Formats: sequence, C-alpha cells, structure tokens
Amino acid sequence: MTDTAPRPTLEAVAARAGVSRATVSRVVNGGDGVRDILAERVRKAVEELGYVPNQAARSLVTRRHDAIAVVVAEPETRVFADPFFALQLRGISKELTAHDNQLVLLLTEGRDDHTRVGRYLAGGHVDGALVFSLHLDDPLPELIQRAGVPTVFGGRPGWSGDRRGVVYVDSDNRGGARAAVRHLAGLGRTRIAHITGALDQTSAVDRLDGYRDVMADADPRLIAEADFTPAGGERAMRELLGRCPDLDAVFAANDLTASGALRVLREAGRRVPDDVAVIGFDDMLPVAEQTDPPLTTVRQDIEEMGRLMARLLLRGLDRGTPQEGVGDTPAGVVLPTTLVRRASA
Amino acid sequence: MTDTAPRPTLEAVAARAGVSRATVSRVVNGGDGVRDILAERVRKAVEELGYVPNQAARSLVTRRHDAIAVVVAEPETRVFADPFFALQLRGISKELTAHDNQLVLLLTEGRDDHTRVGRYLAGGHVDGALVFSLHLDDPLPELIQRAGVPTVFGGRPGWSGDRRGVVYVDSDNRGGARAAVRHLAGLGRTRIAHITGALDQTSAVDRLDGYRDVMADADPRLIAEADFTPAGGERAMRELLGRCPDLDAVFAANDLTASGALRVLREAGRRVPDDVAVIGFDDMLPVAEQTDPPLTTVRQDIEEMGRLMARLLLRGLDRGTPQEGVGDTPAGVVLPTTLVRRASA
DNA sequence: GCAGACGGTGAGAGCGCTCTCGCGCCCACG
DNA sequence: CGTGGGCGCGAGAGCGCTCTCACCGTCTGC
Repeated sequence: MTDTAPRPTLEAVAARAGVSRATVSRVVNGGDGVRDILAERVRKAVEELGYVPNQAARSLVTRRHDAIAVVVAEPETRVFADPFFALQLRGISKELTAHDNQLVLLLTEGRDDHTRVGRYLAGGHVDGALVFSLHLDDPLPELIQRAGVPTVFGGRPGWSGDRRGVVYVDSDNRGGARAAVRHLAGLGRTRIAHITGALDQTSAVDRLDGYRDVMADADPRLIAEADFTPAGGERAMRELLGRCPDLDAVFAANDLTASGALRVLREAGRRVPDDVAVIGFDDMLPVAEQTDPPLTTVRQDIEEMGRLMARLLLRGLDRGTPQEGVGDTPAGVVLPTTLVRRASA
Repeated sequence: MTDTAPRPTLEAVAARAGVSRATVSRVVNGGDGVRDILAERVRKAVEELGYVPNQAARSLVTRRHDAIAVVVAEPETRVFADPFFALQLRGISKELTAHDNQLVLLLTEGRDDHTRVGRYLAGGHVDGALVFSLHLDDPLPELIQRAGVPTVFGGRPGWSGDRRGVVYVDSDNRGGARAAVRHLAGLGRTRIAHITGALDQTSAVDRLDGYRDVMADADPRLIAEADFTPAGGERAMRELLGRCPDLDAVFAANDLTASGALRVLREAGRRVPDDVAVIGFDDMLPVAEQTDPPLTTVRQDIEEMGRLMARLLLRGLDRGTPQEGVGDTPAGVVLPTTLVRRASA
C-alpha cells in the first residue's frame, strides 16, 4: 500500500525484550549460550514485532549471502524448449530451499552476456554457482573458473582448459547409450543405426561413444549426425534409409530426434518395432509417451541431477574447500540411467 | 583457487585515485558533478583494481536491491511440464537484465512453502515480485498482497479478495477461444465441441467463456471437462464421441489436450480435419508441430508476457507507486492471441 | 573461604557503502 | 576591490548487523 512501513531492527527487538543487540542476534542465529528464559523473551519480541533480519546488513559483515547463482547458457537452444531445464531447476530449488539458500537465475543471451555474468559472479554477490553450459567451445566455464567462485557444472563441461578441481554432475550418457544399443542387439537386431545429437555437446559425444562401445565394428554408414531436434531426426533418418535400407534398429540421441525418425519410418512404410526398433534418450514425457508407438527410451533423473548439483555445491561451501575435488570429494559425479521399455523396441 | 582475494573497496579506489570516497561513489553511480579529469582518474583506478561495488553495503543504505523475485506456485502441475515457464522466464530475464536487476527464483512446493515465500517477500530482500499462480483458491496472491511487496501477476489471478490495485498480465484467452471457435464455424462446422482445461484455473475458465460467447445456444453436451493433460483430452474425447457422435469439430483448451483428442479420434476412425476439425491452444511447439496432423492452434506470445510483466513492475518501482493501478496505469494488461493455421482445422 | 574456571551477557567496533552538509574555490556582478 | 552564488569536493555520520572481548556472577576445588 503505502511505502514500506519501517521494518523493526535488532535494536528494536532488543529494547522490547530488555536485552542487548548481541543477545538477540545470538537467539536469531541459533541461540547457543543464551538462557532459555531470555531466549524465550527474545523470541516473543521477534514474533510481536514481526522482525525479519536484514540480509544486506548481515551479508555485509558475514560475507555470506546464502544465495547461489544458476547460470544457464544460451537459452536459444533446446535447453529451453524441453522440460529438462525446469526439472533441473526444481531439483536445485528444493535442495537450496532446504538449506535456506536463495536461487539467483542468470540466463545468458549471446556472447556479450558472458562478461556480464562473469562480472556478476566475480562481484561476490553469491556464494557459489551452478552452471549449465552445453557447448564444447563455450568460454563461460573458464570465465567462471577464473572468477574464483565455487562452482558445480551441470553436465560434463566440454572444456579444453585446465580440468583440475572442476566439479560436475552428469548423467551416464555413455552407459545409457550402451544399455540402449545392447537392448536392441538383445532383440536380435544387427543393423543398428545411430542418429547423433549436436556433436558440439558432450552429451551427444558421450552417447555416440556409448553406441560405439557396443557396435565397435559396425558399418560407419549407420551413423548419421543430427542436432537433437525432430527436424534433424527426420533428415538423418531419411539419410540412413537411403544409405542402409536394411537397417533394423535406430538408437536416437534423444526423444525429440526419435520422434522425427519415427515419422519418417512411418512414411517409408516401415513398421515400428517390427521392421525397425527405435530407442530414444531422455524419457521426455510429453514426447516419449505421445509418439506412435510410445517410445522406448533411456531415462535420466533430471531432478535428482539438480538436487545433487546443489548439494555438492553447498557441501563444498561448508567445508570451505568448495570446488577442489580434494581427496574424497569426487570431481565428477555421474548419475545412472535406466532403460524404459515402451512399445518402440 | 584459494579463498577469496580481498576485494578492493571504495576506500582503496579513492586512495589510488587520490580523491575521497564520496567522489568515487559519485563516479561509480553515474558521475554527475565530478570534473572530467577526476572522473577519468577514478575510472582508471576502478579498472586497475578491478573494483566491483559491494551490493550488500549499498543495499544497506539505499534500501534497494535491484532484484526482483519470481514466484512460481506449484511446479507439480503442468506449468513445469511445458516450455511455457521457460519462455516466460526468458522474457522476464531479458527485461530485468536490461535494467540491471537480478532475478531471484522462488518455487513453491505445497502449502507450507507459502509462508516461507511470504516471509521472504515481506523480509524486503527484493524490490518487487512477479507471481505465477494458477489456481483459483491459491492463498499465495493474497499473502503477497499483504506483504506489501510491489507485485505483478502472471495470468489473471483467480482471487476472491480485494482486487484494487492488482496488476496482472494475461493472454487474451477468451478472445483467442472466440477466434478459434469462429474459425471452426467459418469452416462450416456446426457441432463444435469444447474440451475444457482445469476449471480451477482462470485461463481454462476464460477459454470456456470464449467458446460460449460464440456458441451461446450450443448443446451443453458438447462440453467436456478435462485438465490440460493429454490423458484428460483422451478421456474427454471419448466421452464426447459417445455423447455426440455427430460432432464435427473440437476446440481443445490446450495443445496437450488436443493431442490426446487427436489420438482418440484416429482410433475411432474419424479423419482430421475432414470428419472432425481440431483446434488447440498455446502453440506449444514440440507438441503442436508434431501431432498428426499438425495442429491448428491459438498462439500466445509467452515470452512477451514475461517481458511485459517485468517492464510493468520495474516501471511501477520507478514511480514509487508500484502496484496501484492509479490513473493511467491499467490494472490488467491483456496480450492478443493469434490463430495459427496448420492442418487440423 | 578464596582462587580459578566457566558460562552468559553487554559494549562497541566495524563491515562498505551512500548521502547530507558545509567548506573552499571561481566566476560574475556591483 | 568586495560580495554573493554556484559548483566541486571531502568529512563524517549512519544503514543493521555480527563478533570479539571484557565483564560479571556463579560454581567448583583446594
């Protein structure tokens, strides 16, 4: 309504409770070493006045902010088009909330923004950062590393620089891919194709590697490059069909790509899974469940990834040795993936 | 690497530039009333030392934070499952960034969280809030309103309380629905059904109202209630088909619902759009473009909605009269929707 | 019965910044 | 040459909090 009723200060609470500022402060921050009688009086005063600590004043002296930044690079791309991001955020948010930390969201748009983000992080406004950067050539990770902010990366950073002390959380893309391809092989398929994701992203590279792990001596023409989009999937599928009409299975780098491939297969009159078995990746529900037939795919626990990232960061912050993968703290944590069987394979 | 190199303070910059703290402060904050010679010297010192103002110290005295909260209620629901949210955020982020504001993201999980959010907002940690709350009975809006934080709502808040001074941005759900139904009518369809969204959300209610605007005296059996999900769409479609086998068009409350309906229609052997024309709502790309046939739908400019919300809030903040729809500031801004014609109608 | 220890409390400094105030300088004007 | 008015700048207070330190009272041990 009107402008900001003057918020009560520590001083006010102290006066009301008949104690000193210091004592109120102690109570507010856990209350060790204060007699119950006093503590109770203070709590009552806090309650009555509706006292809320001024975070700015607190940060000024503690140099802690109880806030961490979540940096999402280039929302142009698919990150933003699928629920991935939202789920990840949700996991992060839950974990941060549980530890009374705030989430400051930084979305970057193009290169210029990198310096902005870098400055912000270097500015010490937050205690740490969670960074999502998908592209191999992204300067952001290095920039952030240099800013000296404790950081945990989402997804293995494809980053040519010094890797020491880089902490990241990733899905087991390679293992998941292996499981998918093995499943196809187990179905008796022998001409198993792969449609890759955008190969400037580590997840795509890892999935391709997983495919190769199993199909070591496969016909290289069974691999077609795409970009994680349905349109890319269509294109690649057409290519594959032209090149290897005898293929009997496709492992697509993600569900979107798979949905494109599915469409092309249907057009071409190939029955799924009878003629061609198809597996995707991500278990992106609105897609995987809506395809025809419903998609067999590799699920990753996105939300858990987010939680874990936050947990790792906060734990590091506590220890005072944030990002260094010293001793027992692993530098990279890889979450398992599971195959979800639906109808397409 | 090591812990936090001690960041330079105003004092340090002042010393280096041979001026007083006050002068440095002036230069850093716009630099009026400082001779160019001095200003230049200060800027040089800032540069050399890599000075970044301590936001906490600044906020402590200015009582501004240059940060606004984005509150998203109940990420359980569909909000989180579609790209809506991400796009909205992106719009908000762009606008905030342009005005050097930070985005603090607050996701709520269930009721208990409401008090947490309320306390946070009341705590004066942010200058304002953008709130997304979909449900009619959500206590959050009222809570926030009481907290006295300048707020702009995303979507018309379905809120029984005092409406004075509530600022919101919404899509023209009703108008969009009307356009969709009129389009169907224009196609010569006469038995036009409607599958509603979750009717505890204003957007669903408004879309239903839009349908009714055009189909004032339609058979009430042509309306089936669903919940914005594909499964709900399937269920409702089956219902409708049973109840009114002669229907020749369906306007679904959103694309997800439409995709479910489409599937049931196909199963039932109805050709789309020949036998039954279908229109969705949202223009949610991964869905609308992937359906078979591609979905005709009503597009809303989600990102612009976000931008607009942020712009409205910041403008209000500037004026010092944030939420009151005083005089020229409208209380609700409704963004136009447009019909996107694809193959389904 | 007294020294020492110890837990609880208050006084006060200081975090880094902004902003008001007043001083000094220069210019214009009388 | 004297005076008034700006303008540019510095001094200093103070934002609300934490944290160290010294103090006080009580309790223990000899």
